[in-house]
Amino acid sequence: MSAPAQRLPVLVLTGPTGAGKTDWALQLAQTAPVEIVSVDSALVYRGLDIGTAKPARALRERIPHHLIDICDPAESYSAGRFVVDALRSIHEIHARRRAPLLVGGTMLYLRALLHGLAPLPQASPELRAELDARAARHGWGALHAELARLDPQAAARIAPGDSQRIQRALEVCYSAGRPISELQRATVSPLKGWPLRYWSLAPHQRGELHERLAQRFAAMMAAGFLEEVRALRRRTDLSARHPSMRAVGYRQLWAHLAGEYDLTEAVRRSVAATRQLAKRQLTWLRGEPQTQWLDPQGQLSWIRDISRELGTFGL
RNA sequence: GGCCAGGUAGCUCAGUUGGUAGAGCAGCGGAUUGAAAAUCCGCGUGUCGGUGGUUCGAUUCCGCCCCUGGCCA
Repeated sequence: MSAPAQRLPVLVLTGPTGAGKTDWALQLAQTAPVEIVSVDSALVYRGLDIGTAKPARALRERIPHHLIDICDPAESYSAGRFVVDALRSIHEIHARRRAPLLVGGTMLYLRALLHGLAPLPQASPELRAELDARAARHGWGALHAELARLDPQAAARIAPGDSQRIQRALEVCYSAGRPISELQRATVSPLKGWPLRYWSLAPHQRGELHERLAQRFAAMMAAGFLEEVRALRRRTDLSARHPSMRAVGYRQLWAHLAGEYDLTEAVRRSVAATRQLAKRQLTWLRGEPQTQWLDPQGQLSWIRDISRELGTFGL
């Protein structure tokens, strides 16, 4: 396979939930030769529409979107699948002589794509079930101690209470026969050498974002979010343990419908969970030296700059 | 108007037999390699309603006042 004469650019627009990424991306897509690639662990699920603020179907028919509605909520999507899917979308878009615009706030996915993912074994439902059973009997502390024997480096990095990472590290040890800390050293970026433009959009004041998040959740409720969750609960193959049903808002409304607390409480918890998500996204972004911060007022000049730059690539 | 119960962190509350106070939630900071909108780690942010008294010392005891809820008029 011969390398292309000129590598086409990859554009990234990220930021905390509710910052306005989708709106900016759509504005750009009206005028520039770009296609949107969603970087979002919840938008991948079919049937999760209102609570994920998923762009409307009619809009997606006008402006190409990728990696939305590609997974059934009873399945588990993953960072590994995302990297494969996103790379395929990027190549297809480049083949159409257009620029992929990666839009979304799932920072692990973005990092996996930009910095690479080690060649680790996939998740094994059987192993995880076995580890869950052992944790229920002996506690995660015992499994953390076992990890300390098999992979001292990983155990030193993982907190004894971090059940999810203890489980994953042990899973990798068992199925690869080698410690996860060793395998992770072989990480390479699949986009190494590609022209990349990486922007982050966030309001200057945290309070401003919090206000928008509360308003947005109220709008979701008015738009029938509870009905959407009620419909998902009717499915016998879905439970509160499915990753799709642990998404912000879905988890809390599910618990409310299961009788755990009243609707007012569910809304309060949902909005708080959204704020906490936004905070974690900002924490992640603060550690990204390559990203360029966007002023919430600067949409027009951003669009102008990108259009001009795409022109230099002949797009 | 009388009686009773309250007034302590942003919220819900605990507590101090008198030595200026601590939980949960919220919030803030951080970690993050196939569940990531997940999972985890760290941090208490306070005129203890006001005012006067007793006391070496009052958020705690006493008086008065204010506010909230309940009962009785």
